[in-house]
Amino acid sequence: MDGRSQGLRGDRRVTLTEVAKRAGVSRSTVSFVLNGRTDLRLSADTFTRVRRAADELGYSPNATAKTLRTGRSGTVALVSDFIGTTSFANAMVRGVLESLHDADTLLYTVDTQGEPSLESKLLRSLINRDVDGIIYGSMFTRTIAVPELLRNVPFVLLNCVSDDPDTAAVIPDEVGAGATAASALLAAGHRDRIWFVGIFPPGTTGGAAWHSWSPLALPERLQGIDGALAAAGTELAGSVAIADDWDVANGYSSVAKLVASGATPSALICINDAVGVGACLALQEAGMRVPDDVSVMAFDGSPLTTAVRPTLTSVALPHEQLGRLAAQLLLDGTAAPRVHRVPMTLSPGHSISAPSSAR
Amino acid sequence: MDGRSQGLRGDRRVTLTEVAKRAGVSRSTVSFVLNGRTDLRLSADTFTRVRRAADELGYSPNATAKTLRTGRSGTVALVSDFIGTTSFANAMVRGVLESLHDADTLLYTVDTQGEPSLESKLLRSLINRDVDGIIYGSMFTRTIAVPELLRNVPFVLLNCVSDDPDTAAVIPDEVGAGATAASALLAAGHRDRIWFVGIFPPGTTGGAAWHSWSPLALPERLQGIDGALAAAGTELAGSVAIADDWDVANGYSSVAKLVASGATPSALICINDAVGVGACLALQEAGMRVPDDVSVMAFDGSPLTTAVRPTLTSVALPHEQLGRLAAQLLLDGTAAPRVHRVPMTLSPGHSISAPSSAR
DNA sequence: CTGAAAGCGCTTACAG
DNA sequence: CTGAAAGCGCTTACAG
Repeated sequence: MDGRSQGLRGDRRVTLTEVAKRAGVSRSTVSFVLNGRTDLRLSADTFTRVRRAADELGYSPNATAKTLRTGRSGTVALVSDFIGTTSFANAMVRGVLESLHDADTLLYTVDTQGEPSLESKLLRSLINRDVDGIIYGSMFTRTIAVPELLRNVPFVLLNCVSDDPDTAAVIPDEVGAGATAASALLAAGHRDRIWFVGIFPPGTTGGAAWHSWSPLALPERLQGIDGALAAAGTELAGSVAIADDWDVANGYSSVAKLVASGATPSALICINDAVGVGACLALQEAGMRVPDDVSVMAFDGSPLTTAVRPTLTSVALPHEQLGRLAAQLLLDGTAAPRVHRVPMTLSPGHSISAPSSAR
Repeated sequence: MDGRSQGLRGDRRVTLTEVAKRAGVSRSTVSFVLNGRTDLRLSADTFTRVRRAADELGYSPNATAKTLRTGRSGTVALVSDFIGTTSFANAMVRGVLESLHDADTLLYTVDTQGEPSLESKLLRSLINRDVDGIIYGSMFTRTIAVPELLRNVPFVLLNCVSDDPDTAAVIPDEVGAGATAASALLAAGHRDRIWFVGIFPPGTTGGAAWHSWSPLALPERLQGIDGALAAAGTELAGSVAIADDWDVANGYSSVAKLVASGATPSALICINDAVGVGACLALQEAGMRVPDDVSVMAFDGSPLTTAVRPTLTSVALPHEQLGRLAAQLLLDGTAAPRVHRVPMTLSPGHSISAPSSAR
């Protein structure tokens, strides 16, 4: 007695041998027919006999045996720090699943919590299971070092890039997003009193644990903003630092402080939606109307944008497209080994209008 | 030439046969040593020789071959309509992963979009891959019919229940949640002007597509609320219907209408956080302060609770615990075939206080 | 046009 | 105390 029966329940599984027996042909023939190999010309009669037998028995080939034989498993894995388990970012999973669906491929979801030892163990486990490829991702857009084990298998980076130029990677066009945000404000008539909310406190990239990951969103969005403003012959009036975390509470307190200091911004560009929501709440509590007195622009396009009145205008992260493209590149196998940038588009809300001075 | 090399890259994978050769023993012996079978007494010398050979070669057993032989794959699947790809609810994935981590088990994530034909295809595909079990879940807490294919494999229901009493299922204690919400308001001194926001429009369980799924949250939370109020000798002053969807915009418009109608609630219990946020916005826009004039209580404990001032008090869905428990029950194999209810706990915010009349 | 045989990399009774 | 052999369920050259 070996444990084989444990995975099953009720009826024994139908095997290729049984189909062959029922159809009165060899196992080879059944395999050829069921895999649609037309290069071998089988008689039409044999063909239909085999198909019928398979149907009648409800035969479905065992994928484990197939994998052992062919080396291909029809599975890929999404390995990341937290993508699979985090709100909102996990829209990337949706995109991945969409692409895989058409390719009849199953997905392992693996979150490593950013722990290298756990990551190694899980990568090894996946490779031992003959995954056809791995999508290696990060919740924050950042630069990562490609784990050695990953090189045993085809892979694509998702929402992160590596130093190695010969690596396929898919990330949002954060620079373009910054330009989009600034351009929208310029188009509305803003120019001289545009502030940015969300730089790291002076002298630190540290502070909160995740700061040490150096999210690319901050420098690249700023770069895009600076570029667009410079092209219009202007620049940011100032920047507000946020310590700890880009959340509602910190957005609120930072902007409350800004307003209390006597600053009179015509528009705020906030590093993300949570900070943008906090900014709106602080402005409104200080008696300033959004957008009549101050316009507010944010990034991410998360559900938080609908949680304020007026709703928040935001440049949306293309999570789903990122996932979809990464999976496509992996499946194609012919992915250009370069960084693929996915555009971020404006998600319209009601927090932007002409500056009050222009009214 | 057969396709075997395709899944690999660079070095060929080390096999058990090579370890045996290097250690100068048979493959059986290597297998026994590496699987720590102490019932067979091997000489200490053999033992260390094998271990050393395996280490030196960096041997890691091929899981596919192991699965084919033993019938156990060390994998389970989370099959649901949308859990893997939806914000917030996907905290269930986190819980599942936590439990699996300790058991050295990998997770397939599969979303069926609620399409039965896709579901069948995917279930079959998983069973063909010899998954050790399936967690079958739903994004909304509801009653489902167990798919026939699921019965080929051990399974546990997650966030849903079936008619079949002999089924292990894990769902939130929604009735208790209703009681918790009502009790918190009673404790704060509310009694006669407590309203509920979020019933279906009269005469429908339809309307929005998802209404036809009959989420258990509504009737069970109401049951808990009614019970707690009745025990205190009172009852709801009224209920407000919400059509389409339980979102911010609908919460806002429904409560705006309620207030405009001249109703003077002392507290609102909202079916979820989004509706609760909309309620707060509508109250504040009508010049009523939260919680000084009206207390607001919600359900879910989502990130939206932090997006309003004051922050929202909510009875939180225990997504992570649900996932963790479901996976544990599946792994144990000895899961009691019954419905396991996980308590929902109060997630404190600042939207509750004593009623204005009591001040 | 079709079958017999080898082999993927393991585990596990069975012999000695 | 350890090895030789069978077998999990497939695919695929190789013969005929």
